[in-house]
Amino acid sequence: MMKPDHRGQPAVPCLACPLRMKPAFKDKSDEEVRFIQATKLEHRFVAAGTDIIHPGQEDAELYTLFSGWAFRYKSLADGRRQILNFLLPGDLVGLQASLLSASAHGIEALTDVELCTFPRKRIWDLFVKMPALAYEVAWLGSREESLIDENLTSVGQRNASERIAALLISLYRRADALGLVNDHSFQFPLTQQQLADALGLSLVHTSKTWARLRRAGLFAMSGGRLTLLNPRLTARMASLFDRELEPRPLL
Amino acid sequence: MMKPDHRGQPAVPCLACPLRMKPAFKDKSDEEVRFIQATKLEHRFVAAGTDIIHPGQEDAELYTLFSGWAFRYKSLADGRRQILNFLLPGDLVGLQASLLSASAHGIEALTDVELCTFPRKRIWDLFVKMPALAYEVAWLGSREESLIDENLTSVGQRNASERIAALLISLYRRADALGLVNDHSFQFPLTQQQLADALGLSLVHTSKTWARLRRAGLFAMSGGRLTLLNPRLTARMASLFDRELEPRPLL
DNA sequence: GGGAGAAACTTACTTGAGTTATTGAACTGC
DNA sequence: GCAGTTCAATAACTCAAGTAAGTTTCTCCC
Repeated sequence: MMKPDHRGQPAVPCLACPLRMKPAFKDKSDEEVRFIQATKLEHRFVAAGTDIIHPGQEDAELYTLFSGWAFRYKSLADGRRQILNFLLPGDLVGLQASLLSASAHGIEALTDVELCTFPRKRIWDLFVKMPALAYEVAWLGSREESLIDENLTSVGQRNASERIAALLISLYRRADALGLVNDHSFQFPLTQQQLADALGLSLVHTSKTWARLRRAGLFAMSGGRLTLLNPRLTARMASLFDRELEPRPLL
Repeated sequence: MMKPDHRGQPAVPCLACPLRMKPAFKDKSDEEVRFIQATKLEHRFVAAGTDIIHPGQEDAELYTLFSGWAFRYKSLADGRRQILNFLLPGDLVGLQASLLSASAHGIEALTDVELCTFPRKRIWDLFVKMPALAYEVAWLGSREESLIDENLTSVGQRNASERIAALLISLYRRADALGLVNDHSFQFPLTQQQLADALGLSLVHTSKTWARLRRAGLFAMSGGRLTLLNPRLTARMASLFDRELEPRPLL
């Protein structure tokens, strides 16, 4: 099912990182970027559907997602699964897993994925030598927590339509900040089962509600791309206030 | 409605902090504790039912909860509210709020509460001068995220009884680690409305399910104390695996 | 000790969401 | 070119959870 397409390609030098140019990310001093570049290992490729970090794994590395999508998830003994949040390019992957002794969750590649590896052994080094970067790691951790807070609020308080609206607008905004949105449309690689697992709804109810909102003209899908036809309305449906996404650090 | 009972009392010196003795917390070098003590301001008292940090607040300080319980919450425009997690003594209060530019959530005192204040202006100082403490701040942030992951999994995947069981066992274990459990019983200050907001259920359904589990002998309440009559069974009901709580840093 | 408010608890009823099962379309591999 | 998968869509039925509208029980304050 999987074909990592550039396996073995040499790592992109961080100073010339195409992600870093995007407006989603804060500027960094050359010294900091050089430190990052010196610390990182070669890129790692993971095929769609494969775990990047296994539940319970004890030696998880810290990554930055270079390309593709991933998600963090937690499973119950009987197979029920909750998708906790989605990871897009530039997001840290495995911060919690690399700080705590064992990962309480799994992280799976949603699409084929390319990762920059920041070895967990050197995280401590970063705290000692580069306090500004360490601060940004903590900042990124807090930002991730705030995304999960929003998801928890969705699943706990919003009904099926509102949950879908909230998820769509949140992914739309994040993709937009990365320059992945063209004419209100962006690559949308989720299956309905993954949607259901993220929304805390059954597959059937997700499918029904999804189809209803699509027919109502909220969005359209074709060729794996989703077009949000009315972002303002979508945000209103989710009773989600516009908060501007401020630029974030890229490690 | 509220009477902060020791207002004005001089701060307990951190080196003699009664919390620090508990097995829940890791040992720290004297140097680190002295740094903490030098940085902290006097204690702040907040009465039950009052916000410690307001939603949207931009200058939130960082605290350690010295005594009492609190919770983080997020509200929707129409008044629906999700309680994100509960805070017990020794937990950091307001890490996310003090790192990000504005707090995306509120934090409310559940009981009368006493807080040690770590001024947000000096967080940066801590990253520069005390990398070990900075690392522990990041660690505590990840630990909080992992608690929220668990709550999100509960609300998204478990039914009403399982959610109550999961909440009970989690609070029970945390209280136990702090030495607050006596003979399977501990102070339990939540109203049913707060329970409902945390579980993502309606007040009525919470009340019905709560009463059913109580009648079934899972727990008993009297005088504001809750007795977990069968912790093992409770954990099994929630299909929650026993993970030992490892000692955590206290700041 | 009695009145006012909260909080806890019930009852009766409705509905949103879950379950089970079928079908069809799109893609895979042999 | 057919068999095997995976994913999306829909129908029929059940049930967990929500809503509305109480009553009871505390607590605390005058």
